[in-house]
Amino acid sequence: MDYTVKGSDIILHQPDFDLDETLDCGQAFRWAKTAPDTYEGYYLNDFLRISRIGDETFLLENTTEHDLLDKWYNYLDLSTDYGELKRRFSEDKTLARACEYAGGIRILRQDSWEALSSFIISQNNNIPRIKGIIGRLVEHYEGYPDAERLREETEESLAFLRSGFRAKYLVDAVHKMLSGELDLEKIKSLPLNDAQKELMRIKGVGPKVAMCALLFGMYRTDAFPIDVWMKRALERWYPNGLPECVKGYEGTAQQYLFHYIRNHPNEQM
DNA sequence: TTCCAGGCGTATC
DNA sequence: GATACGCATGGA
Repeated sequence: MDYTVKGSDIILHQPDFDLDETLDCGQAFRWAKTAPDTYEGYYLNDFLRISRIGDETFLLENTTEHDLLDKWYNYLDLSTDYGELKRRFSEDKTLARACEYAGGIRILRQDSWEALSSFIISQNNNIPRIKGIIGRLVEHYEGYPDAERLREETEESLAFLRSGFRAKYLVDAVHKMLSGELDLEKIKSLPLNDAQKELMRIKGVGPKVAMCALLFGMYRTDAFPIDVWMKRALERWYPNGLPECVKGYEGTAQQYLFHYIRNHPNEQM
């Protein structure tokens, strides 16, 4: 990692990193673009303002070296060589185009409970409204609430979220977390299909939400969420399955494909 | 007004 | 196991 400390800020040099493509691509819902090339958001309840200030150069304001090494290095997945991953993926013609189109995508290492609960809220919903619901959630609890803080909530008491039928799913997830029926730390290291099956014990968690929780909240890069967009991508480009070159990183490849097809809804091949 | 959104539970075959 | 339908809400 290439960085310098400058007063109370950090200057980070980082290739293969685009703020829009990473922070505003539907994998995390608590980042806001507050100025051109500037985002503000949170990992759990730790705030960060990050700006692109030059070619592959970023400013992390009010950030200590300790914050960087202890939190943001991990959250922004700075230990992964995305250049190398993109070279591997580019053996496949479609993925080559997708990586070319949005080469600055990274998979964030989000908190597992936040990712799980966020993607419960995401089902049959659109990204602006997901952000709205999660915005009301963090405002109400003055930060992202863990399961313990949601212990007493019911479908009715969560009406202020205006999350519709998803409120009861959230309540069920909280109960299964608190009772110990679900242990995200254990699930993290299970074989993919077993991990998915465990998460699907929660009402409202199906195959897709479970995969999103695994990919975005537990850094399981082998998890491959299939939503309406990926269904189209698979039918169009991979009717016989994914190429060998994505093995172990199906989820990372998925993120490039997701971004690409959403912005090229009519392109064939 | 109708359609749709990073799906899933339920009923039915 | 596959398929059809309803579901809360709000933006286009």
